[in-house]
Amino acid sequence: MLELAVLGLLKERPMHGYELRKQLTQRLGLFWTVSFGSLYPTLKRMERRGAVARAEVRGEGRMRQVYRVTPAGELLFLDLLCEGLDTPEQERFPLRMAFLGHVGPELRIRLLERRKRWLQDRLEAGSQSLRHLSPGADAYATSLVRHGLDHTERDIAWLDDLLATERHRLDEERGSWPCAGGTPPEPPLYPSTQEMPTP
Amino acid sequence: MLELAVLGLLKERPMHGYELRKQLTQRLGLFWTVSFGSLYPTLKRMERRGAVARAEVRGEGRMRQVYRVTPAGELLFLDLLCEGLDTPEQERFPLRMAFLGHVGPELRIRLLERRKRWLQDRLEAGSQSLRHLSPGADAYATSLVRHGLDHTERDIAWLDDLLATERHRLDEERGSWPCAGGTPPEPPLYPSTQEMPTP
DNA sequence: AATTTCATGTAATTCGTTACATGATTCC
DNA sequence: GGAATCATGTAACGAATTACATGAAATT
Repeated sequence: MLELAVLGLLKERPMHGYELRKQLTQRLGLFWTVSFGSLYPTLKRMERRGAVARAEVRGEGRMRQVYRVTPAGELLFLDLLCEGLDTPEQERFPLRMAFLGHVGPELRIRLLERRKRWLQDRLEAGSQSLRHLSPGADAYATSLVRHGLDHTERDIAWLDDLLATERHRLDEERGSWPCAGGTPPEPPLYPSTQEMPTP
Repeated sequence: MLELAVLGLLKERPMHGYELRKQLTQRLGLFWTVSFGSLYPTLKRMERRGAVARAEVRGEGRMRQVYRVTPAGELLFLDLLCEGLDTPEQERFPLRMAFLGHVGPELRIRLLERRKRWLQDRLEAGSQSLRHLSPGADAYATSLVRHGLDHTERDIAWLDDLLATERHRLDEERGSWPCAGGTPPEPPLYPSTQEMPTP
């Protein structure tokens, strides 16, 4: 979880712990916030493992420990991004999504499709339990499940949008680059298909 | 978390561990599932603490450990339900919601309002980071945040619905019963205001 | 001068998971 | 007779949190 986030951010540019957290909050604050108590130990651990490299840098103010991704870290990033796809944990998806720009269109599509399938299963299971639950009984529990299903449907619709755009782009440019290997040939802009309701 | 769930379910009727999990999955499966590896130890711990009482019962098939809530457990339930309201953790709310029928209208309203305020803050923070993020950069991250905000807005609308109904009912019946003490005078049915999209 | 923000870290604890182990009962 | 489900548990581990501790630099 945290490791994936760290690698994803550091891939964009080297950063120190404190900034890392700020960036993370910016992108994933709605879904997740890290505490320093887990961030700093994680950075050290990853340095020991050789996934990131540290450099002591004198910034504007005081000393900072600036980290960057190593080649081994690049591989780890892909591993973590693809890991647990068969049991795609709910909370982990936003993380994958936030760094989807770091991989090629084919992998992106695979990841999005997996997620969609998982949501559909969820929808099925939810409807099931709703039928079993509905007989009069618990109005709050029922409302909760209904609301959850509503969200799930929206998630699926959102993914469909993303997938459509993705596939459309895949047809145009034929510079495919698979799961492993070098850096992306400038990850192209993603035209946001989501409307902003009331800004 | 788990303790609240266990107490909430056992308040309705005594159950054994296995059934407890089934019920839990039914109501909260969309948001959370427990493993036996945590459920059984939790039951034992709660028994030691006196929050639940165990009885060995010969069911249809084999022997079962059937648990029920003690008076101390009733108090604990309320504590846990109200706990951490000032830092209302995202994942915990569905749990509160699922057992909202076990408390009186006043407390219900307070819980729902807290949640709403939290979501509004979240909305604010999200819009903020969206503004800061939007300049061209990361299309996936941006789309993710937008989508998250969309969900948050729906959550708020849902809560408004619930609150409206709740307040309306509070006006009619004046048999109020506060946070502590006895059992509710038959928790009244909640008219589900949520439309079922495609059943 | 005081407060806030920046910046880094450690230790104890919480809360859960996975994997393992066992065995009865029911269904086919 | 074999598989699936029911039913209960333990042990090892994981991933994060909270609380604690420190101190420099910027802001007011």
